[in-house]
Amino acid sequence: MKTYSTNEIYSDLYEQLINAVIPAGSKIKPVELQSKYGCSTNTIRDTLLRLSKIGLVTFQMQRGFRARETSPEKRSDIAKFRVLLEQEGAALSIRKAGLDWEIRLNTAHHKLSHIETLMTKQNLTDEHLLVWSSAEFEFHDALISGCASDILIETYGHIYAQFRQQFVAQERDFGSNYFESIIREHAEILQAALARNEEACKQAIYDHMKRNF
Amino acid sequence: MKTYSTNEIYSDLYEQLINAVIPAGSKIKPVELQSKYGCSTNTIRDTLLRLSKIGLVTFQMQRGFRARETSPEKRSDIAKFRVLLEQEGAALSIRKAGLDWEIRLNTAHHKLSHIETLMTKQNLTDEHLLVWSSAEFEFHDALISGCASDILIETYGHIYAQFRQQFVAQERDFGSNYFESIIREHAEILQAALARNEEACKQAIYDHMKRNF
DNA sequence: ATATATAAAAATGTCAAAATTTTTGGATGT
DNA sequence: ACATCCAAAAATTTTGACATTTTTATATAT
Repeated sequence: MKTYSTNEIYSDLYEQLINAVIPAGSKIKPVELQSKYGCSTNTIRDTLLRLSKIGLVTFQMQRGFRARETSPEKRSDIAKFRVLLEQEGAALSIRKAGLDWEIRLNTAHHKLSHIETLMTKQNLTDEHLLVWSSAEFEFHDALISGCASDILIETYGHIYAQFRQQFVAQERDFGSNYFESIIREHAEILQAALARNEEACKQAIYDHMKRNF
Repeated sequence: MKTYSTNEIYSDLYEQLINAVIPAGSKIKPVELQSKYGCSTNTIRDTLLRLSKIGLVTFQMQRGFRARETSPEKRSDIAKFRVLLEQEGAALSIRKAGLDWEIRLNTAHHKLSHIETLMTKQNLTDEHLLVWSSAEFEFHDALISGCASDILIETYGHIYAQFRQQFVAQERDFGSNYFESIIREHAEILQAALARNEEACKQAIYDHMKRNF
């Protein structure tokens, strides 16, 4: 039987929350996870407190932990907030960042579009989705990475994680043209960013997200 | 000797961090706080993990806790990010909120300006600053409270706390006209908000914060 | 039937000790 | 002087037991 280090417990729970294996809103009881991870309840508690920093887990004194709740309103809220942060991060990057940033962004986009192209052709496994999800984050993260605001980047990371958590259960129905749209949208964002066109880039970010409002 | 409940430990540490009694960047060792609060190191650890959610405390595996670091760049960063969130929250409130919001905002401003007027006339104790700080938060919080975005309000709360933490040590020198300026700026914000003038309100928020960039 | 009270069970929080890891300070060699 | 290695000390993490609080299930009364 596999044994888990504390960091592995963290990563494993992170992944389960991001992918709604632990469904949004559900109670998380340290005692129940104890046997799976082979550690004390306290270690689980510790890990859950750390996850609550990102916002994937909510915590209330004497009431324990839950996977953050979801609802149509919350999803819309988080999507709009994500747009706000990403537009600002992208605009600042366009204004301030140099060649390094362009290269990072280009690289991230290249990886992402490679995976996305595959996904239009093959039928999707959970493994594919995991890889895609992480590549998608890296692209959006690269986009804002030139903004020179640590706090914006840090906050965006949390919001992105919550976004995935809230939408992943929703999006089990990837229509055949779903990834084709996404590919186009990512290309639009990339193009506007590299052209240093702030307004076009903001618009492209908005267009990419508006289906989730 | 006073005994502390866990919530009191949390509040006490929160206050010490906000007021830089625990200086930004300094190490926080559970063992040293244990005797003061009369509890186990584990309870302190637990509390510090909860404070790291807000961002007042940073945590690294095997490296323990620190009060979040500060530097001119970080202060500028947090101030600018605060402007972004507050402008968005205020603009949304102006667009969407109703009479309730206006009343909340007015009430909060009334309290705040009462305290601020006192502070131009008396010499300042730490007690005054504590009361002021909390009233100032309530005003800014009221300003964005009509935005209908829980995640924005939650995030703003964290950023405001970090802002205080980073600037309080800096601002020990309240010039005699410091509060006179602040009073004017808060009045500007209030006025523009109640006039439902988005652009003026955004400008007033910017003007209020620009000394911190 | 609904509501309230109570007892049992479950979950959560706290603790002190043990295990692990990092940091510190000195000795050694280059 | 400077770096490297080692051992001791300190700090951090994990554990399992125990205390407290909340939840659940059952019984009683309105």
